[in-house]
Amino acid sequence: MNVPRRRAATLKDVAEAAQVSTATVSKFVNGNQRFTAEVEARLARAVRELGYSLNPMARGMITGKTGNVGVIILDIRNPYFTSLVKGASRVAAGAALNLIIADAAESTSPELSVLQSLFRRVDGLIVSSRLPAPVIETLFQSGTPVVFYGRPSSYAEHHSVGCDNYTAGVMLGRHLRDLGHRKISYLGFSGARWSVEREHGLRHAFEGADLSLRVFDAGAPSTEEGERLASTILLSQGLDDAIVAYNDLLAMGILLEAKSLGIKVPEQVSVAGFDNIAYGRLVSPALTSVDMMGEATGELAMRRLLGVIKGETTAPEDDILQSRVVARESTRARKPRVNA
Amino acid sequence: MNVPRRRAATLKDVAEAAQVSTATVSKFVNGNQRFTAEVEARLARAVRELGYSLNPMARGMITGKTGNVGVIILDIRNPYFTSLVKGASRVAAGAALNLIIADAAESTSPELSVLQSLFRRVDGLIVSSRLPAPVIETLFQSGTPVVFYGRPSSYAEHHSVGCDNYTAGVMLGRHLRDLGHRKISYLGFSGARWSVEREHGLRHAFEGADLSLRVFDAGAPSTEEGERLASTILLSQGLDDAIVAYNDLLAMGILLEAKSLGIKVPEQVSVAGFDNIAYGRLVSPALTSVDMMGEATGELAMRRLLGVIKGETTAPEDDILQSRVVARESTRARKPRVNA
DNA sequence: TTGAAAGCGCTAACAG
DNA sequence: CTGTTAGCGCTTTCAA
Repeated sequence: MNVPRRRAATLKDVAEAAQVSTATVSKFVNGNQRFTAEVEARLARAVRELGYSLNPMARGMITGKTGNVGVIILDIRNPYFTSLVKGASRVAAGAALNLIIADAAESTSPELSVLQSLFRRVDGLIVSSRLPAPVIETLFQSGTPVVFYGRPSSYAEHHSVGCDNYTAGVMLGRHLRDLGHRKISYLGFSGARWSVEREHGLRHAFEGADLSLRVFDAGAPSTEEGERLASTILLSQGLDDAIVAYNDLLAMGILLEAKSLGIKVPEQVSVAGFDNIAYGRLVSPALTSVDMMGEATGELAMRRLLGVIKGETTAPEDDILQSRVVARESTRARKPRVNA
Repeated sequence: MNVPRRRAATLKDVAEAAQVSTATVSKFVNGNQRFTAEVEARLARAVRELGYSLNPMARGMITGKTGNVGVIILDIRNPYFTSLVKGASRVAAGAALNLIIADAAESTSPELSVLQSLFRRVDGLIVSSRLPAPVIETLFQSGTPVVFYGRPSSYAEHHSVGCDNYTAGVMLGRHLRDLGHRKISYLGFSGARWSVEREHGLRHAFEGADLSLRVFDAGAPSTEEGERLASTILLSQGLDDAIVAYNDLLAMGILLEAKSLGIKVPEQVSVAGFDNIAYGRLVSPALTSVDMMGEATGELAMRRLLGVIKGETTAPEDDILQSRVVARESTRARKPRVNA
């Protein structure tokens, strides 16, 4: 069983062993000041022998800094979020800050103890604008610097970064309309505010055209759930021209189930999603998607956060990243239908 | 710009507002003791009005507990690790602990400041047995409870959980041998100790058969890198019977590049990987892989960690999870070659 | 039922 | 160069 849990050495232990004051040790281990060679030697030896390392909590209490920044994501298994983390991570590393991550697991429970876990253990936080309001309120109270990802955010006092979901919906809608699609199903995820925005955008793109839109709701934005619901969508009321899913994971589930049902994509029905996750390129047919710029979002959000932490007093930005349709094999023009 | 960074309310502020001592407030907010209705009302009011919340660092300094556990992963974009996190997360939640994650980004730099970020901010840590020795030594010094994932680990004093890489290699080797393959390339990743173990297992499975094995080394265990190296492997010295990659990400890169080169998998060459990530089922052809039980590993590792944290004094286990070959479309029997 | 006081391990003036 | 002295915000005996 783990080595006899001996109490870790403290500054005081080191001070005693090296026969100096704790202040001296503190300055030494932090590299804030040089001492006589003789003292430094004693210090170094004591530190080594005791296996001493600073207690960051005690340190943080005084300095008010932790050297960490945090990001709260909604599902670590969703490549959109992992890309976001990568982007944020790169920028944080550049500023010599460590990034720690907490996964809210798509839970929207108001307590959101996940916030608690990072709370005060980081110098700043990047969080989703999808987090429940009371949670965000708590966050504000604490005075922790915060930047939101995901547009739009309704917290005007703070930075937010992300693609506009409505616009993204419009873009994908146009793409499908141009392909001659009119009968469409949207597999949304009502657990995410973003979903309805994408849906509205989709609708908007078809104004003036005789769109027939059926809307379904997924219980989770995952491949498995897409697979589960696909048959309902595919087999009811005749085949759509296209099925749009709230995200690529759902869309890929649909692809999978279509295959097992013997329905050809894109020949019989087009399928598209949002996020443009890397795997979309690997599936077959390759998935058409709207790039929601996960990585760039993470990068910029972190850059903004660093600014806030440094106390820069620029006005809060509402950065809107440009999304774009990435057309691949899963969407194809419909032959005009023979009408009666 | 973020609300004028007002200093967050402290226990003392609440105590003054409610006209009680800090000790009383402490007991109240922790729910450790009841007070007269009148006092509780004042307390509740003060807390609400000041938007007070406990400072977990100050608290942790005294109690020595943080209510958090941590896991260090090597690449948040690799689904093997995210599955591991999911498993660990579920168990942690069951024990009312929050899980925080740090991504080492496949860096093996000895300083590994990522450890620093979680250090003392968690009650226990799940880390890869692939972490550099000096880093692990530091960890031990601190007395933090720790459990390793990934077999085999050479730290007998601590729990470890994972599939045996050598055995997994043997299993995949047997599968390929049974399919009549003899000429094989292994795309390894020398950055991971696990890679060479898998390779050895692979070799072992062909003992007695006239195996011809070429070994390549990837700079990173990613799809892009697999794609990059695929042409070298596919186009040199005639086609192999099979290409085995260190992990599924690399294997998927090979699949992609093979397609663009017009080489048919599995008709002309089989491709297989390790980890059995969920996306392997979605690509085309579906990828044959060895399931390395990421999620189960995370679950069990966390269960072990909770035991250590609770101070259970059972002997350290070296849990070996059973891996298994998941044969899909990307591997197929070779017609016996016409020999001269 | 409530409060006083002594720290947890560290840093930050300020002296010497 | 080195040490003294106050705390940071909280919990925890121990008294009252």
